[in-house]
Amino acid sequence: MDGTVRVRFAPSPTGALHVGSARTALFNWLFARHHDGVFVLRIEDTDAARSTDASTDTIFEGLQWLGLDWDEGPGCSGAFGPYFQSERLDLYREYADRLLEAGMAYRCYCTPQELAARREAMREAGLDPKYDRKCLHLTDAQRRQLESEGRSSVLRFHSPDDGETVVRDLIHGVSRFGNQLLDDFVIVRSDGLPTYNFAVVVDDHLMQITHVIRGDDHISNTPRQVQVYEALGLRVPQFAHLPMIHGPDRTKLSKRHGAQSVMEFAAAGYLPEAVTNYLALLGWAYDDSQEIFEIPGELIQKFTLEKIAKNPAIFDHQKFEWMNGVHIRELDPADLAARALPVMQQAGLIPTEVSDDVMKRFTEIVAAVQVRIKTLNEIVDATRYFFSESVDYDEKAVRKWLKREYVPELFTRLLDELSGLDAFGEVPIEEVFDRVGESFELSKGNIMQPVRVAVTGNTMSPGMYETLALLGKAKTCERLKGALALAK
RNA sequence: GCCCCCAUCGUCUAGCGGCCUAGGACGCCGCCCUUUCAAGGCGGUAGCACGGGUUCAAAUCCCGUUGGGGGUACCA
Repeated sequence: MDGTVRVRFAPSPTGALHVGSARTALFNWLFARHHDGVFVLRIEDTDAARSTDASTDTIFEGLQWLGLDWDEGPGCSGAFGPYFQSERLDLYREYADRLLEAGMAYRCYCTPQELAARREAMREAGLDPKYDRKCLHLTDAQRRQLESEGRSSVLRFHSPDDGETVVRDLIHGVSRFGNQLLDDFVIVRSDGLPTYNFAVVVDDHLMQITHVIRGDDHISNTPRQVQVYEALGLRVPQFAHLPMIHGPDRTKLSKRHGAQSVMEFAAAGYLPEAVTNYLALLGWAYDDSQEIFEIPGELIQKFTLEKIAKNPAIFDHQKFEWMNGVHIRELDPADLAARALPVMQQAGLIPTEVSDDVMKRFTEIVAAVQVRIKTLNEIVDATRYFFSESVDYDEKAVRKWLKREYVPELFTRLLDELSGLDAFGEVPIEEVFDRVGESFELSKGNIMQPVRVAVTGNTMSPGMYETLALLGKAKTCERLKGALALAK
């Protein structure tokens, strides 16, 4: 690679950062970091009607949450700003004028309604519904006439009549597009704002972007952009079009496929490293065995464009959830506890003000359930009984395990032994259970399960001794007593 | 309609002419471990869309068919 790699992520702020765009951002970021290049963030807000500040903010938030930091863009200095297209209008005007003067662009006075009607007529006549160049050869007098009628105009690119436009893509190879198929597209709207296909060329050139990495839904836009580069005499960057991410119905992933925005994943208890790891694997693979990557270092080191697939991928929630579980298990318990704390506080199980002691105890509890949760949010139900005053008894569990004739006697005996313990640790507790088990001639399961239901309300929990030790003597005895009543 | 892209288990993928009796992962199903639930271990299930070529040899190369997707805007 000669020179510094410069890539950009250029979202339009018309909604939250969804997984498709997040994946595009991730691949650009990985490519930049892998090559010690520059990752630029540019906001493509030329569609004034659909762009919102709120969207811009959630895009920033999403990128930050994922850890995709940008070297140039909003909020940080850069030599090629501004990084909002809406603030670069003079630049587009300048390049548009160049094209106009060179005769490679022309004013068009057709109204959207007229265009739609003519397109429809062409379609009915079995023709390609492209612009008919009605305004291409207007004289100055005609233009003045049209303008005096109060007609506004757009600027159209005068695309080549014949020949072909060749697009070279790092992932797809060479594609050829017949020029007669491409029509004279609008580059500047009647309100003076540039359209995507024009602004993107001007900006990528001005920002010295070396590699354009984006979704392959942009593939058919690429020949138009290449034509603009050529008309302006600019160097064409390298293109790499990524395969789409599809929903289960195999169409482009969108809002109607459900909760897919990055921040929704955050709210659902997914880890940013799991999201990036999973997204990295959608359309990219390192080799046939490694799927879990240390984020971000290992991924940066191993990421290359050559390993990107051509075919679209369907987002598989089950695998994603599994992967989140893997990353949760790899976390240091203290780290996990810190990340899960807000969730617990929101559930009202841990107060807003937390002392070191509470945090220490929470960390111990988290360590006990870490291996059995797949999302941060599951910690709430998995640890609820440690924090709440009363136990939420599962009816089925009570019926199966507490309504046994030996239970009252068993609990009474256990209560007696456990309350006599000085140190309420796992080892002494186990000794108690061993002793009691022997004298009652019951299997471990037949002792443990009733106790488990008594103290947790359910049949699932970490190891019994560990659970009781964590719960403490007072609460254990209190709940055993309470369950005694239920056992009758 | 037209243009473009794509095509390996249900899903994500490895494979870039012989190493393929097609490998891994998720899911699913068994078994093991076990005080429950997980985690873990072991095993199983399931795939090269189809038809022609090229070649001594094709999942891999070429052509076609079919299927899917994307685009076809004064959206990006």
